Amino acid sequence: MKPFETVSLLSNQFKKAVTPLGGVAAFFMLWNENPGSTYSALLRSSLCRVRACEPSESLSYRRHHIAANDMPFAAMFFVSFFAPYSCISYIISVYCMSVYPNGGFGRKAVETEFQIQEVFKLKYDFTAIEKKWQTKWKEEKTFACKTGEDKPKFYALVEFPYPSGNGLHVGHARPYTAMDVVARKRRMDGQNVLFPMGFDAFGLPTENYAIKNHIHPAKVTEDNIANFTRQLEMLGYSFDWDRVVDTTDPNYYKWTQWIFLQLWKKGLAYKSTMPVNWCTSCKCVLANEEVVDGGCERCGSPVIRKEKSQWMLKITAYAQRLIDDLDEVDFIERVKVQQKNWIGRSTGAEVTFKATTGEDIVVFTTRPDTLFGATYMVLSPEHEFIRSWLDAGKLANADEVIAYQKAAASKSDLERTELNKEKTGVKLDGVAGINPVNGKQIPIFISDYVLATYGTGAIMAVPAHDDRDWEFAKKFGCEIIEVVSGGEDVQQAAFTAKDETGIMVNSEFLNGLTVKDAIPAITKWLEEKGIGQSKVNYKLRDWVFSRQRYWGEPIPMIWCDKCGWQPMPEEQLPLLLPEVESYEPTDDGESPLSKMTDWVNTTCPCCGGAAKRETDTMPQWAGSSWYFLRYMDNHNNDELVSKAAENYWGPVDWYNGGMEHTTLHLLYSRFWHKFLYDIGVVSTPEPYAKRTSHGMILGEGGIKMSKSRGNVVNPNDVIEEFGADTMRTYIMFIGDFEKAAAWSTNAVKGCKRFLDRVWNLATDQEHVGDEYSKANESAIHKAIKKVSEDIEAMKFNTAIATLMALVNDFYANGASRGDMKALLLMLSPFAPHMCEELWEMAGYGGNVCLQAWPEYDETKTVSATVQMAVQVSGKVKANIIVSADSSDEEIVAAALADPKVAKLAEGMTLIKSIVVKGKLVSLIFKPQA
RNA sequence: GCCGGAGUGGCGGAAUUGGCAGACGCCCGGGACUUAAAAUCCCGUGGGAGUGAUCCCGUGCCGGUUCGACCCCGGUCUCCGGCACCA
Repeated sequence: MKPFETVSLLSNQFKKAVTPLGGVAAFFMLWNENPGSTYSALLRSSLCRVRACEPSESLSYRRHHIAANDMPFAAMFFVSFFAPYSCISYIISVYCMSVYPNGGFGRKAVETEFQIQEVFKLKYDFTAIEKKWQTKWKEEKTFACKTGEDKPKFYALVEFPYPSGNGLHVGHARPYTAMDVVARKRRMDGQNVLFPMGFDAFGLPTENYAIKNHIHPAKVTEDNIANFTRQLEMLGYSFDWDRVVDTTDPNYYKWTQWIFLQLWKKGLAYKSTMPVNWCTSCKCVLANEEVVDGGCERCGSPVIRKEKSQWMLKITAYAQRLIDDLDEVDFIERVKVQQKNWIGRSTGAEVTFKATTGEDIVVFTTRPDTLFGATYMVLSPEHEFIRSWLDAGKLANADEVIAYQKAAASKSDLERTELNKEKTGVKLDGVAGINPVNGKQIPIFISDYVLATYGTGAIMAVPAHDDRDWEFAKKFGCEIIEVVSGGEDVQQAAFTAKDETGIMVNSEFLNGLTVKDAIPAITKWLEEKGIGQSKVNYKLRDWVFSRQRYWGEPIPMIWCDKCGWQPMPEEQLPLLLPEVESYEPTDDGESPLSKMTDWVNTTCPCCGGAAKRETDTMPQWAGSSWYFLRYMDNHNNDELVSKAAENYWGPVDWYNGGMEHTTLHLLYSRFWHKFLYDIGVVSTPEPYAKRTSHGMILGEGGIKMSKSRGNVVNPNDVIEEFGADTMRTYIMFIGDFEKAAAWSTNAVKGCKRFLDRVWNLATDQEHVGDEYSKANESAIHKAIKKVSEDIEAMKFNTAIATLMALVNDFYANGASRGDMKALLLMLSPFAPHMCEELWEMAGYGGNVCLQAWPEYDETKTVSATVQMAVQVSGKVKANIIVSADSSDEEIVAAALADPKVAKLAEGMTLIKSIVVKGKLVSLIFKPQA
């Protein structure tokens, strides 16, 4: 067989041969490099390497050349097979060069050498590169930070995930990547950055999964955390992994329980029997914040009201401070607004109406000015006086009243909201109210449009000036008296304007005043007469803190028949969750813990007698209300956080998280923090100096991602196909960070293409000169300015666009070593693995993530010459190029000299010219007389 | 109903003390290289008219201010998010 035939044969077999042979070769190479690796990891990596070497990947335009010269390559793989422990590429090149000094079959040696280099050239093998750097960062603890270092501190925080069995979602990747970019940039700015991660692991899904599969929730949690950790590591986040917290760790929840005991000691935790939100499916109490559209936030099942004895936290005591201190922090406006609306402060007055049976009925109103127009009263069906009137037999229509009460109680919140179009109610026969301003007797109704839980549970009704009262009055035939003039006929619609347009009428001493003036006047009058005073009310309710579930922090309280509720002694904390046989919630609404008689029965810490433990557990929001403090000092066994660590790191400088937590976690944690501030545990009144929020990631085409639609994007899949750097770059480039964005696989490919172009630019071309090249200098300075500002402003999409444009410039102009250095520094927060690899290959020294962030020179961001638009009568007609420091006169002269402008100026007189430096010049002509 | 946000090419989106609308990317079309495909590279790409230089139209809609408006003002429509009988 002639040599050429051999080659042909090999050529035909090339494609089939390359994979197994290459696989074997790569396997041994990797084995040699990583002696400790497992067999499967090596196998996997070698396949990736083969894929990266596969000629069709990006070198196909030379493939026929390769095919004609594939003898060296066949040889390469054979050699690698027989010489697995040596440096393969070295042997191959020496072997090929010596056997085929002229490049095989008549080709020039130089061409062959080039081809060999092409094939051997380091491909952008993201799988290997990412693994390499992740391992390195981990082993070298590159991102571990020290408390107290003499650098400006920067505490960047993202919301720790609930480690569900579904694993990490692209919805996590967006905020995490964003803050990772910021954290990496700030590190390069020379700051001491704390960027931690942890797990909010108590919660219902884990418990439900445990029930279904008969696995202990702790085991489920452990597995899920391991999975989440692996997934997070794959994304290359610069977390300080030594500071991980897990809310289900007894060393952690010991302090959650400790905080509860402090709240109890200060009277901010109390047990109360009250109607609570009860999820019919979870068989569990919900906080108001957890009820969405009358259903359970988690499962969507209907929520009904149920009387239960619950632990409550007095968040209402902090309502005013939670509003006021929003002025002290840098939260995005919509977060502030939503919190304020949720707390719902309203000012008005409490007024006492006498009942004909002698009781004082106190009502709350924001419109005391309309008191003369109050023609009836409404009590909520749950109002305490109704019970006493019924008991005393004061009500002639008792049956009707009782029936109404029952109907109201059995309605779910959903039904109550649905029915809000049509007002219902019952007039109380036998009792009336007396309007304190004029002594008039007015009827009293009960109606469920008055809520038991807001204000005093009773209102005075002014149908002429309130839409709801008007609607009710029309239906029940109550009198409508106008007391504020200026609107339309109040018999046709209520006039509710509260501004200067209304003048008081039919109101004796208030007549003639504006509403604005009447409010203080009547309030003063009420106070003098002792029948009312000004009053502030909040929509915010106290926080229902008990859950009848297993997988939560046990509430460390003990009930003694003799001594009442007693706190568990602090030195006995943590109160561990006991092992139980069944985690199933019970139908009677008691916690699964209540079945654990060994655990429940204890002794009273006060009198030593027999006592029982509280069997409810805390809600999921407990552990997350203070976790950011624990990161500062997570191994401390004696304190929640040491004074030194808290003083150094607190408060969190920048906290990014979802809008869905605005009235839940964010509000709760502000409340707890303020409490901890009051008792001297922390040194700042607010936990977070800055709060930003990201938009949701939607599925392809802008529809919501969901398992049922099958359009959920798994970050792992994206990483396997395109690499973590592409994933990171894409999720930052996807659109405006604050807005929702739809996933697009094509756009992911675009980002991969961008990174490929950077890689090829760095590895294909020769870069000479450590300075910025003349051609790119101004673009680089501009880019540094833009990228620096954009990262701080969370405009990641335009930061990446700037870098893409810079790479385009580098391709067009060529790039010096200095140019490339700047590019890698700026790109490194987004694509850290690739940048580390290229940084190392170029021999710049050290880790790119530990370099100083590049600086820009403002004067160099402007080019020497600028193009300016010339407008004639407001329309762009021409473009001129002038030097950047030209005077206005020179610019106008240059504009007039432009042939197109000159033509338009013929027979005209210039009457005005406006020069905007560096942008445009506007000329206004008028025809010559 | 109340509060907040947004309306810009085929798509995601750029551009603001009022200064060349559509950066950057995707899609699409054409070309180079391939037996071919993929990949890569180059060119084009808001709409319309014209062989062409060029001209006209264009930032939800109507009007105003201005040399000049996506941007400011008045009015109006639509969409998204949150809250919702809170007295």
